[in-house]
Amino acid sequence: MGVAAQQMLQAGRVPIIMTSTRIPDEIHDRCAHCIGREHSICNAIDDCDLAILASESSKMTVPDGRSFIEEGEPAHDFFVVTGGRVKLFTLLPDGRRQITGFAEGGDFLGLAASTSYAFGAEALGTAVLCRFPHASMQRLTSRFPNLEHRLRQEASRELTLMQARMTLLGRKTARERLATFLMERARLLSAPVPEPHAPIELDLPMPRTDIADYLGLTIETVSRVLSAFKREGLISIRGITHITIMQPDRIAAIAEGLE
Amino acid sequence: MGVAAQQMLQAGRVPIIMTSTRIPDEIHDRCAHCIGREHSICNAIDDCDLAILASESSKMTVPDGRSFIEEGEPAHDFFVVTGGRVKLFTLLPDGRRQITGFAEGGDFLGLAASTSYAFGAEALGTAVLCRFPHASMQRLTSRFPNLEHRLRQEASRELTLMQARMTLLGRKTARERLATFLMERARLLSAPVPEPHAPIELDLPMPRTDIADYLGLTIETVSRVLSAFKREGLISIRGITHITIMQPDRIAAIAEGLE
DNA sequence: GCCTCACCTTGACCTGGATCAAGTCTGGGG
DNA sequence: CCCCAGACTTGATCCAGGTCAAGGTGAGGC
Repeated sequence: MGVAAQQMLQAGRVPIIMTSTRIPDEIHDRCAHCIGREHSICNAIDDCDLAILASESSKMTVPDGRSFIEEGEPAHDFFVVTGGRVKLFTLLPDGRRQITGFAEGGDFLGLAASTSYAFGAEALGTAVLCRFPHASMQRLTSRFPNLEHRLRQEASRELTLMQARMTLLGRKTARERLATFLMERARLLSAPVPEPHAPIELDLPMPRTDIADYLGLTIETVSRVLSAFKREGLISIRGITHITIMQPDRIAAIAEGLE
Repeated sequence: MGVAAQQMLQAGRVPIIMTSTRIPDEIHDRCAHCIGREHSICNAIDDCDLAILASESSKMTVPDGRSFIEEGEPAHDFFVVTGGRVKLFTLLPDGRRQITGFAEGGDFLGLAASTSYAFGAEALGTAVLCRFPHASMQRLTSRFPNLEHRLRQEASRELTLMQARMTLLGRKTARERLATFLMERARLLSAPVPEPHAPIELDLPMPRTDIADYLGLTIETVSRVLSAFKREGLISIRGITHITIMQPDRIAAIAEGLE
């Protein structure tokens, strides 16, 4: 292990592995087979221009728990999550935390920033990111005007989600929050109506603390409400992360405050 | 009064006055002297092209309490608030309401929508709006590519604000919420540091109910906390709407959870 | 296999803010 | 000038969810 890496470990910091690809073919492939190509802003660019896209970006691997965006720091980069998961949050001076979102494969990060980031971000498990410096993004948008439109779309999508989350945080009960959370997770797996009443298997990759900070609750309340749902036969819990929604229609009703 | 207008009143609906300007000079003037020209997305367009901007938009006057965007309805228009004030909100089926923001002169509305609006909007006092149908906006952005960038900026600004609001709703106490709200209002009047300790006079144009629904509290709690602030000499209240922040530094500290 | 530590669950109790119920103030109309 | 309605304030009480304090559990290391 190199001296620099040792020093970082001693300082309690794990190094971020930065891969800089140089060979054009490899560059093209990196973007061609990336999940961002399917779902994220990268689909605003034609196949033939992928090399340009790749040359303006770099791949990063972030180890579990490592933070890679500090709230309030000058915002230099955008990111696309290409593997693993990430949590986004804001902090109050005394340490209270609000998780403002979880991001995974294909999600775009960095729009909520003017000159400095309005949020912090940290890997939830090992995460792989694609980084776009602001200057690169500017070159890309001026070359591919369509990309700017795509960025706006992404921002609109995010705004729509936040609108719903504000209602959750401001007006829903603990039961309603957990039910909403479970349905949100369920919607991530299967896009359209799967089967109206079929059980939905979920894997919650985040610890209870994170769920609590996401829903504006305490870890105890999250635990209690999940136990109550289980007792009522609405969900079943096997292992900490593995939850099955047994009665999706009823959970959905609770989420909307109808029960 | 015309028959149509009478029918609308009988149905409990007040007609929205729609002004369609036809004379080119007048059109140019409408945009040239508009507050949106200074602060909103309209400043992405050069003086010489203002007639185009005006021809793609129309002025609307909305009377107090009248709603002009229904949550969940198909999204056909963007709006710029050019006069008065507006409140944005989402509803739960049982009537619980979360006000997601107040908008005033220069603010842009409609980004939080994909095919349908993610929020409702209603005039707070008489409001004047400039309406841009989506098709018009599309023509404008393809003619003035800079405008698309401006829209993204606007979305980013909005996202940054929402980030802070989620922390407020998820993690702050009632005192902290009210203090944050007061500082937010103060920041609207004077951009930079006015005087560190000078009192700040505010005029709150919205009823307590709206403040409560904005902060995720009840009207009684809003009232009690404001009374407590007054008792502690942090603010003074004259009339319902007129509040003076006597100790801005302490209110600011409370807002951040430091007191 | 079993130890251990980190994470989760459960229980007992407390409290901030909601709810319920009177007052009180204000401004517009007669 | 007084009356009235709507909006705000204040007080009494309640309760959802927070806090504090033990237990349980299961995945990785020895």
